[in-house]
Amino acid sequence: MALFAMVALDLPLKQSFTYTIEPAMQDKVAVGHRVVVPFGKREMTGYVIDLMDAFSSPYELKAIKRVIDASPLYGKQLLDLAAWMSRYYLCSLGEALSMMIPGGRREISIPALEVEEDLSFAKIEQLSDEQDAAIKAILKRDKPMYYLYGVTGSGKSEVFLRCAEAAIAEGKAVIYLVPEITLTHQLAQQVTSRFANKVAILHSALTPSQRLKEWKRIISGEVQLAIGARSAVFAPFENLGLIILDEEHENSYKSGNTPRYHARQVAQRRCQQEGATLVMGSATPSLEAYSLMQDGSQVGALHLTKRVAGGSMPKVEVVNLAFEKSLVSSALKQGIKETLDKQKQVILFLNRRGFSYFFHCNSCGYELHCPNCSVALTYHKKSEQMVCHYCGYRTAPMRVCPECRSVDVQYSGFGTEMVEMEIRTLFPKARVERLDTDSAKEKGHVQKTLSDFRQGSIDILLGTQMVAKGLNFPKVELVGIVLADSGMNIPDFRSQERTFSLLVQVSGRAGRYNDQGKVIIQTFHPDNPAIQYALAGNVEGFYNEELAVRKDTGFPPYSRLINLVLRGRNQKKVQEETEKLEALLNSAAVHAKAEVLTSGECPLEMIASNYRYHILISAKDGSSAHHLVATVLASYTPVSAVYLEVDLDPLQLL
DNA sequence: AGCACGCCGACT
DNA sequence: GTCGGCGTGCTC
Repeated sequence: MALFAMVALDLPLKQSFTYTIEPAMQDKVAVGHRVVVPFGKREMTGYVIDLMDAFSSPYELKAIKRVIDASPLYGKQLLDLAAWMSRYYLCSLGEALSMMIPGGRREISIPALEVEEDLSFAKIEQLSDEQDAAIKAILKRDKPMYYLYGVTGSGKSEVFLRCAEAAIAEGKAVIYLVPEITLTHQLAQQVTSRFANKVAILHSALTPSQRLKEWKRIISGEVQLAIGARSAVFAPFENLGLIILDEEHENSYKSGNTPRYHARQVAQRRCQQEGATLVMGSATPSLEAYSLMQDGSQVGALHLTKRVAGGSMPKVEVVNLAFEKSLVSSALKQGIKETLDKQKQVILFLNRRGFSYFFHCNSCGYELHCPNCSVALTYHKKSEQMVCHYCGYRTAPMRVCPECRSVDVQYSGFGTEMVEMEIRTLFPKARVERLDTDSAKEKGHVQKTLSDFRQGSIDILLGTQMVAKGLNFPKVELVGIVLADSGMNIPDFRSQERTFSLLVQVSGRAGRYNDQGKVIIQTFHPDNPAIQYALAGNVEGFYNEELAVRKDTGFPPYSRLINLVLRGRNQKKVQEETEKLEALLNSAAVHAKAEVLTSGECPLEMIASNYRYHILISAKDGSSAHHLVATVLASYTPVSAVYLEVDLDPLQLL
């Protein structure tokens, strides 16, 4: 029967607020409830984080208006987790709490692809030796984390599901995390059929109220397994035994808005806090995960090397575009023709348009890279300079290619529209359809295009990465990667890793149903390590080389980055505020092991008429970078109309 | 993040 | 003379 409640609000404020509880309400308010409170001139939803019998304040307290939930929405575990998130991601407690619950805040969810997969997911009676060994190792639980590291089709899902069954049999709960697009009907059905009605499916297509209903089913103990994308990591189980994180390398596990949490980090923390096991899996781990596996003290690496259902890997061919006149090389042209003649289908990947302001030579494919960071330089119109956004290196732009002396240079990526036109001209009789983020905005278009393609009324599908993930089309024999380099041009130290991952994932897809599968990779850089290692199928080789590069350039996993983004309508104010914050960081950094790498305009200097500046902080070890930023931000609030966003372990600096 | 209060420019 | 710009500060 407490008289006062401490309430956290979904605002970027460091404090929480205390309210009185009217006598009639006192038996209805508990920690973990949502409440409606008066706040200034408005009403807000708040989260009760503490109850007190006595509270003295210099001002008059207001009373809680009403209580939303009949029973607490947050248990002890989630409240602890939110407190950790607030400390770790440097956001307010209220922001962390509202991020956890479905519909707590508007989350921009991608319209779900409800594509039927042809994967015959029938329960496999006979496990391979590798699968068997992996399951045994995980169930032993002598490590806090395990990593199932194996090619597409090596039977990872079966291992995941068996471990889930084992955990549930012990009376523990399981969270199964998948990337946004992978949560297809098929996987949901598969899981449902296996675990009957013990499953909550947190599908992005659900409305907030439907999600909340599933959430409450979890709280009530009705279900033992929750499957869903990123935010399902907050599923409110109190007896968690296992978290599965499939396709660990996927960037969609990182939230795009404050708090910019990474589901892998949160899962790690939750497992540690609640004594649960974390099992991750991918054919192409993130470099962070790979280096943890090599270290071996935290993560048990479990290799799955063989394809369970057989099926050979496709033939991979690399075409050097430097010797070609068009973006559709003669090898690709020939390949498409042969495939169409056989009444089979073609997928062409037009890697996302990429970043628009990088230097590119159209003759030899030369690109300007930072000598310190080996990251692509970006062109800045205002200062007429090429800039590295990691270390601040600057150099003059050039009109002539330094490599081949050609004057055919430009400061933008290839027009992907060009490819579509050319394909239509070359194959006038083929039915060509394009699928990308632009066309996906029309409702139902994605689904219709994919089902048309599946039914065979489309011959050539042009698509971005959204087609690469999780989809299998039996009649596809040729997969063409039109320009493998376009991912490498992005001014980002992770671009090699992404390119490699895409190439391996795509190759894994192509040969799944027949032995005729073929992949054509077009590139200006046939010697590029990502391409060479992918071609050779040498995953370890790539990782070891890339790790050496990261060590050399001082990037993660050999350092920790924190990006502070300031934005606002008034450019002068944003700039001044950036300089002020940088000065604070620099003076605090004198005694710290962390440092400000660079500061200035963001690569994308304006979004939605907001000017954007950033400060990039780095340190060899994670805690000193975090400590520096946490210390400075504890006593710093930007002037109003300037907004600060903390991006811990940024995936890209745009 | 909102929302109000407050102090300087062009308008019925 | 007022209407309204956004700069500054507060919200239990």
